[in-house]
Amino acid sequence: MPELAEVEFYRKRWALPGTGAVIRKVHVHADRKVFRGTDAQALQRALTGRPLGPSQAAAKQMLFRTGDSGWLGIHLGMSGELFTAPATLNPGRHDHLVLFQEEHALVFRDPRMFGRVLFHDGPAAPDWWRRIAPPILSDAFTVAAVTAFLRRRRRSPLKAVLLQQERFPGVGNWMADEILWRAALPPARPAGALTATEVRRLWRECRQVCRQAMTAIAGKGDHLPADLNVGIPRSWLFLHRWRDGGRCPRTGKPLARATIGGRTTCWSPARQGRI
DNA sequence: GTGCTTGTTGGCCA
DNA sequence: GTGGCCAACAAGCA
Repeated sequence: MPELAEVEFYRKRWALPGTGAVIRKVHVHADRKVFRGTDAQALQRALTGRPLGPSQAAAKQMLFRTGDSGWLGIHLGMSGELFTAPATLNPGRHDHLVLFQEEHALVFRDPRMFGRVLFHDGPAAPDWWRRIAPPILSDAFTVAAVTAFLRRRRRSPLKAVLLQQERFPGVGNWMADEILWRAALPPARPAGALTATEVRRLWRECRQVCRQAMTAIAGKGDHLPADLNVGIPRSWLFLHRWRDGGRCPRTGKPLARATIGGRTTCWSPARQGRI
């Protein structure tokens, strides 16, 4: 599920109540797939007794500092979520990592286990974190960079290109559809077929969707919305795209659904056209 | 039972 | 080496 703004939402769910408080006990399901490539027992030893430090979200990843040298990385995959529970929590089957503090239990739950937990001990942030592409909302995300990337992937459908994390970090299935719908571009069109005007429109809507999603879903500053999606306006494709029979919020015409770029894709033929 | 699923990766092929 | 496609991963839900 979680894309850019949702990842930030979940980060805040841990960070707002948990930052600064000591982790007294760490529960891990060490043999679970979410710990692939990570020594879960070493992670458990390293976190116990350390305070949860500052954290950040980037693309679909999160990084929590623990103590002076610990870096806890979390990717939520398809079905992962973070939440807090009372410190008396008894971890369930899918609660692969739980950090118990005095007041709360910080829970990472992931039924499908496509998510991932990483741990790095050292003075500097881990390599995988530093390799994440610069944010869409940064100055590095330029029209020229998007143009060059679309050209490189010129035979791929736009939908598939927007899902490439190396250029569109944090964009997932629904954000890609939202961006293309706003830019009035059909998801199946080959990336190399866009005019300069269309590329600029795509670039602009990438930034708009990211900016608005961050506010609507993750909230501003220390504000955390009560739940995902409560702040999303009806004017977005997002709230109409999931079920068959949905209608385009701009044209009122029926939405179409098909597999494009290997993923379920929803678009408005009346607004975006066919190819 | 069937057929989906908001993500990523590795293998295959051109 | 690069780009493009697809199956696999696992569990829950309709």
